[in-house]
Amino acid sequence: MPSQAEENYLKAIYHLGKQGCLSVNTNAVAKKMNTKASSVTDMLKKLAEKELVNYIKYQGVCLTDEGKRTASNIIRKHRLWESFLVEKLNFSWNEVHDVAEQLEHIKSQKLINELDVFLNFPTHDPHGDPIPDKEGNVQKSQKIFLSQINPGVSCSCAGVKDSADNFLQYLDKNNIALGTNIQVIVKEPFDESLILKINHSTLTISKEIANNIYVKIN
Amino acid sequence: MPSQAEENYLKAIYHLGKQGCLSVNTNAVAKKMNTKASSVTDMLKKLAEKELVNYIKYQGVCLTDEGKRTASNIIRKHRLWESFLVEKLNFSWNEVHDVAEQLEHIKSQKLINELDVFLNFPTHDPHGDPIPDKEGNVQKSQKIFLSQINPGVSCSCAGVKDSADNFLQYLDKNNIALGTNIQVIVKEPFDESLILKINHSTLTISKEIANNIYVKIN
DNA sequence: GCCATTTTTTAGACTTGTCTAAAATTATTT
DNA sequence: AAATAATTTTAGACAAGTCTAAAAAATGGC
Ligand SMILES: [Mn+2]
Ligand SMILES: [Mn+2]
Ligand SMILES: [Mn+2]
Ligand SMILES: [Mn+2]
Repeated sequence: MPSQAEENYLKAIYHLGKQGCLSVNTNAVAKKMNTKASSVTDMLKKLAEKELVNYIKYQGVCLTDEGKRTASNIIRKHRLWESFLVEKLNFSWNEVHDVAEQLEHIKSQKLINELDVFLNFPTHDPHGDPIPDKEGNVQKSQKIFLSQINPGVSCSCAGVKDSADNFLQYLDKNNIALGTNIQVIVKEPFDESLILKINHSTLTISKEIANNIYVKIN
Repeated sequence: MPSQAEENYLKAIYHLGKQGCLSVNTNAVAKKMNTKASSVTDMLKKLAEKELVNYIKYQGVCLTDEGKRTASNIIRKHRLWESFLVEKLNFSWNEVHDVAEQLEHIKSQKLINELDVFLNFPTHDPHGDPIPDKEGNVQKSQKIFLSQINPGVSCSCAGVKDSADNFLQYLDKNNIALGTNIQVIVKEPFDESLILKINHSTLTISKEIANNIYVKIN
């Protein structure tokens, strides 16, 4: 059974390696994990030993099927716990990450199955990210950014790209939550800033903000 | 902030040291923690360094006020999580301990406060043990064993002394749960075994069993 | 009060996960 | 195609938590 540290590394490699095999490099993992490259190398050797990753010296690393299964199971737990915190314990979406980061490592199959039942089989976490199923399958949704929406079109918030605390707080402050209806009124050609209509009030946002919000066209 | 290992030691010392100060000896801790005495000595030195215990070489150990606060907070978390698992996630009382043993170490004040609210401020866990309040105060209940009840008297199950898995399963099998009504019909003088009436059916139990069940006289 | 037994501590070793500094390898310039 | 720069790995160290084996202290019997 993988240790907490191993699980965190697997998750980091999973998130970094959306492309193909042998694509994730040591420095990228070190940056994501807030450790040094030398620590990453040590861990990669251990994970390779356990056949959770394919690792070739100097070439990069990727998850094996077993590693992928393990990683997506941790992500499943992380997102189910985030959902629990928001749905049942009055957490807001910018408060859940650190706690879920701990809860995802609790070892109990029954616990996570029953949590899933208790939450009525949610498909997405509070940030709009899909919750992998028991087999590790993740629902692939083609994500559109708010920045890609043309003036006059109405859409609703389907998630965020970067769920950094201060970004989520910005959204809260401006009454944008998961599912909130957004209409693009004007797209300024000069800086690509947008004027939106949200709940009968208008809001101007920068290109950077619009590039961090996923939407679904109504 | 104490590590997971430190928290487990503090809890063990707390449970062993119901008497007075300097009463808990190294071997007792080692036995409870399933470690060797030498490991305990090492840890006691570290905990003493952090002023969580008073420790005198060869004399024994006890918790400081700060240590007591920390320990009872972990026990509070343990018992709240056990309650959650039984109340909300369909765990039975013999399945909760190992999971709560992990969950008790999650660091988040908001989490435990909200869990308390969500469960509607429970006072006892699924085994009948009192849940310490935020300040660490534990409701002291004078515990009576079923073995102390005289024939003809009616009482209800208020908890168990040893919540070992196979003991709890024995109780489940015989339809004894927290709150179950129990009437003592006969107390056999020879071996102190009891004949009970539970839900209109009779059950004979040994002295050992009766010594593990706490009851409240109706 | 002394000897034997038990309890407790020390000494030294090991694993996991981390670090710094130096060496090796790969990538990029010119 | 070298030389330089960047990335990655190795070497050696450290803290936490554990162990075994040996030494030290306390306890109990007589
Ligand atoms: Mn984590
Ligand atoms: Mn999330
Ligand atoms: Mn524990
Ligand atoms: Mn309990």
